Amino acid sequence: MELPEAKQKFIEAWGRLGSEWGINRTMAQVHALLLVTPGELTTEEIMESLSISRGNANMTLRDLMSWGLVEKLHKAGERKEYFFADKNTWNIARQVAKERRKRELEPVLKILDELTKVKGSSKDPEFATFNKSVTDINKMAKNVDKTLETMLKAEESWFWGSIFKMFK
Amino acid sequence: MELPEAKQKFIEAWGRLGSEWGINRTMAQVHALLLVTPGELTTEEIMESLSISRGNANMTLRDLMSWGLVEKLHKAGERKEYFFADKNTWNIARQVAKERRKRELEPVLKILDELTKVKGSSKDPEFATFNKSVTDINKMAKNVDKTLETMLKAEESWFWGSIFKMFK
DNA sequence: ATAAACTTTCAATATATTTTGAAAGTTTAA
DNA sequence: TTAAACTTTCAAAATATATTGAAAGTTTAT
Repeated sequence: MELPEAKQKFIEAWGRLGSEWGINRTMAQVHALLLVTPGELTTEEIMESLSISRGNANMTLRDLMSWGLVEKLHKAGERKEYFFADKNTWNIARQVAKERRKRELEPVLKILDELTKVKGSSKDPEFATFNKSVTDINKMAKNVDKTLETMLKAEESWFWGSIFKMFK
Repeated sequence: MELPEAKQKFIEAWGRLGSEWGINRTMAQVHALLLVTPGELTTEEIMESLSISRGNANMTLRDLMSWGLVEKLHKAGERKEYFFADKNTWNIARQVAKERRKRELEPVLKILDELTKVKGSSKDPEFATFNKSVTDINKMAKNVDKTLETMLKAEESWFWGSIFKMFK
């Protein structure tokens, strides 16, 4: 397989994975494009390369920046903005984990905490079933949350090293 | 907060979380409803309870069964099918991990493996950047895959115990 | 065989999400 | 200032996804 075709496949694969994980396809594709590009790209070049409109490119780049996955750069004496992706895979994983935790896990934890406080008689099967499910899910969600928190602070080699030691 | 309102909130929260994680809202809501229901429910009762159509209820229940989250039951002398959810949270997490691994992670791993085989000169920055990103992501994806595999076989208390021991 | 009781299918419809592109806004150099 | 070079916005259009509901299919008891 030649490089241009391989890049194309990578962009497609990353786009598909993204859309299965709540990040939209274009956003994941722009990210993928920047990941396989040595230097920086302008909005114009991204539009061209992925055949997307100016508005779409602009919004997508802003989203990627708000996720902390892409940064922009001003070159002295130039007016254009140049975009590049952080290419450190561990940083990417941490950044995604951080954002999803904040945007998705935390609001649910807040609701679950409230719901575990609902009172009722343990004789009532309706209440007992509700309470058990909510309490159990809340515990698991808190475990996930703590694990993510640790991951966010961790160094990659230490993290995987510990995981694999643990799993022998 | 009273029980019916709490149930409603739980169904909404689970629905929202589901739709952020690639499971559609209705599917997550039917699952949530079954999680807080002591016994089993018929299609009719689910339609009624969530105000959804017969077709939607039927398809959603089939999906939930294909994910291994819901089972059906025939009562002797009755023609209706009764549905219930496995209420063991650890089983739910494992089942979801198993399905997503199969449906999403594995196809991507297959492509990444191919892409790491693409040859080129390390003098060429285009190739070098492509190769590094693909290789790094492939390694991380494989680490995630191995971790999931271990999780699938593990007992809950052992799993979290080990995780928290590891994180001191 | 028949029909009642149920489940499944799927084309049409509704809803939600993404994308476009032209106009408005901003910045910079002269 | 002005105007060129760029970025941002957002209503309208396109696309993708989910839902409906009626018709077709299936199963079971008689």
